[in-house]
Amino acid sequence: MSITLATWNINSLRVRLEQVLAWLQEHKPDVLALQEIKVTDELFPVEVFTALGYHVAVLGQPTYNGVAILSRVPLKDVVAGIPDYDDPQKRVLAATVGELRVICVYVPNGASVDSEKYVYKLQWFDRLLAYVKNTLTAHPQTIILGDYNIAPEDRDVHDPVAWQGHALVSPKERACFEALLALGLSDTFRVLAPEDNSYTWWDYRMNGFKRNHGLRIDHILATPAVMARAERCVIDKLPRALDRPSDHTPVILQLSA
DNA sequence: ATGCCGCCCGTAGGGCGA
Repeated sequence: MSITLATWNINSLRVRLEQVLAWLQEHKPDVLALQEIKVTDELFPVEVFTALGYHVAVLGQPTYNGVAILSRVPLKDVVAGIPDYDDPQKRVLAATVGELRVICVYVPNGASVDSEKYVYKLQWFDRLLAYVKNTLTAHPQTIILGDYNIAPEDRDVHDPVAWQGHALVSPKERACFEALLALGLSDTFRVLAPEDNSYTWWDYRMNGFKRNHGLRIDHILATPAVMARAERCVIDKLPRALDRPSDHTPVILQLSA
């Protein structure tokens, strides 16, 4: 018996609903964290997930952002957003699943390094860091999964030279990611599947997927207590090859029970 | 590269993503 958790930026739940349902039925994860659902709480189709045996926590928003957590067991102590941070952008959702504290994150994109959005990204990440630090003191078994919009190293980038100077790979963003790891978290893919040039996102434009022009920006981070149970972390590239795909593809972590 | 593609809202085309 094992526990499987996954993360997937689906870039619109309404457009990708059938793909998500099919993926759930095939992989039967215990937990699926979704980002960029781009739907309000009211329009989130809770019932179709309930019918598949999933409990749902949603933090929705019209048009942009929005996150959700699906779980086979009831979600407890749900916390929407980062406490004491009045951010109109809905990017963080936490819940307890069995013994695991799960935080679903959709880190801001950052646009370009000279933009206001980049400033927001760095400030936002400081808030996330403080929140995670607090969470870890109370929950030794914590998993933080989602779209971090940061490629941690050059080996996570198809063309590091072309990306130099852009958001998602800048030294300041990479320092943010390192600061998370410095809290004691592990990048589960790097530890369990350390092959280079493995990506979770490919640009829609210029045949990015066919040419494997990708970035590894979706991550599952885990505390030492979780790592002791971690058996496997894989990127499932298949959904990216479907018709009308998300530009991201799922990352899956398997734990021993 | 002010480009490419796709989604949202809303019904044209700009905002946004990465």
